[in-house]
Amino acid sequence: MPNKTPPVKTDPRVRRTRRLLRDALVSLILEKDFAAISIKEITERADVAYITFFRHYESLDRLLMEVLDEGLSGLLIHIETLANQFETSALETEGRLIFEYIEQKSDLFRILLKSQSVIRVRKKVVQNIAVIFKKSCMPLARLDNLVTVNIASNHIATSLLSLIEWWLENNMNPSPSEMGRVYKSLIIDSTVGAVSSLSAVSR
Amino acid sequence: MPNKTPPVKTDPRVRRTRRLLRDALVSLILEKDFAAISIKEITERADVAYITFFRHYESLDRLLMEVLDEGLSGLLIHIETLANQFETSALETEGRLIFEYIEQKSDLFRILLKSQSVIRVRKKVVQNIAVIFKKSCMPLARLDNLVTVNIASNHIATSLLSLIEWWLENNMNPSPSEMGRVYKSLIIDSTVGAVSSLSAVSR
DNA sequence: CCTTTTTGTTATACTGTGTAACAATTGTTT
DNA sequence: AAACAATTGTTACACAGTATAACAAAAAGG
Repeated sequence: MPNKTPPVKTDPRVRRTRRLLRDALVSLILEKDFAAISIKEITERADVAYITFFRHYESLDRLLMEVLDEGLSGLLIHIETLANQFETSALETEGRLIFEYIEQKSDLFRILLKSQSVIRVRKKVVQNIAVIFKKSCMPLARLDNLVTVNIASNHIATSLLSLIEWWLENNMNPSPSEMGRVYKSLIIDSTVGAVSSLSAVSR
Repeated sequence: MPNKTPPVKTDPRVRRTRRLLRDALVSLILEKDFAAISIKEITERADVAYITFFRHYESLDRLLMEVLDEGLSGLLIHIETLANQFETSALETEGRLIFEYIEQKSDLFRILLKSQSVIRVRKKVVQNIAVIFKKSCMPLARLDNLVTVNIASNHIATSLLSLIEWWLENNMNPSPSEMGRVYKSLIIDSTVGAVSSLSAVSR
């Protein structure tokens, strides 16, 4: 049986080059608009030959994806444990943890915001989050309200992302614990209530 | 008193050229990805000299903005009348009207979706919608929950846009009247409930 | 009909993407 | 350590798209 991340060690030169390119992109995004960043600029900052970029990534988007995947995996773990909680108290705690996590890695999330010139990235993030919540919504689902579940999970995912964006744009101003409360009330409780009321009508 | 637009009649050639360019962009967006559209392509389809584009728009984004502003003004009117409703029955009717309006002009809204490679456009749309709702939320506002009002109006605006996007991606599948119900329950009622519960805590 | 404005034509500079050939360097194996 | 393999650097080039300039042609308005 072949392993998933197999015994084939990647060349240290390759790891080094890719890391240099990722770091260069990150530092550039923190300085200027993503749309204004060129491949040439990245390779120059990374101290790497121009052509080397194309030997590792087929486009600038791919590099951005790699950077974001790396950084978002931590957040998704938080969201996942949160989605599996049903106790009220635990929900508030987990909501707070999300915003504390973002606070710690705020640079990374500013990148996520800025790089959203590329909408595909946003859509991918939304889908990842929506899938997580859909799983934990499924128990409530009956045949006749599958659409409702789809709408609800999409609604939660997009709302959470929008709330995070709003928070970052407001310099992370209400504290994480307050944002945790807002999250629970405005997004989770609201959606759960709406879903049951919508189901009640179609019953 | 000088009027806003009227007495200075714009040259018919200018009106014609701008209309040709707008139409060309629309027809191209319906065919392919916005990011893959060049100015040269637009001018060729519009049967207009390449340089003429720059005599009217400083960038491709500006042209896109003009196209969307024109098309979205109708939707914003619907949303505005909706935001000023407080009767439950009227709210459902107005919610339905939104989605019926979108159904009628679905081509235009597919453009809005596709052209969101440019996130600035989306942000502008969100802000416009948020301002509308903020006005009608203000009566409920006290000093201590101004933040809550900001969050709430932003939440309503982004949620509505996300719901519209979801609906278009699902081929406008639940009927407009059902979407109107969903809108009322999932977005309006939920948010109102959440705001009052959040205010109650901080009281 | 004459003047003004807009548009078309042609040429040019510039930036960024993407590829190719070959040399130089670094990693791996025996 | 030597031989081999893989990666990276250098240089050159083709190509597409943006943006501007100068001048001729056409259309609008008094």
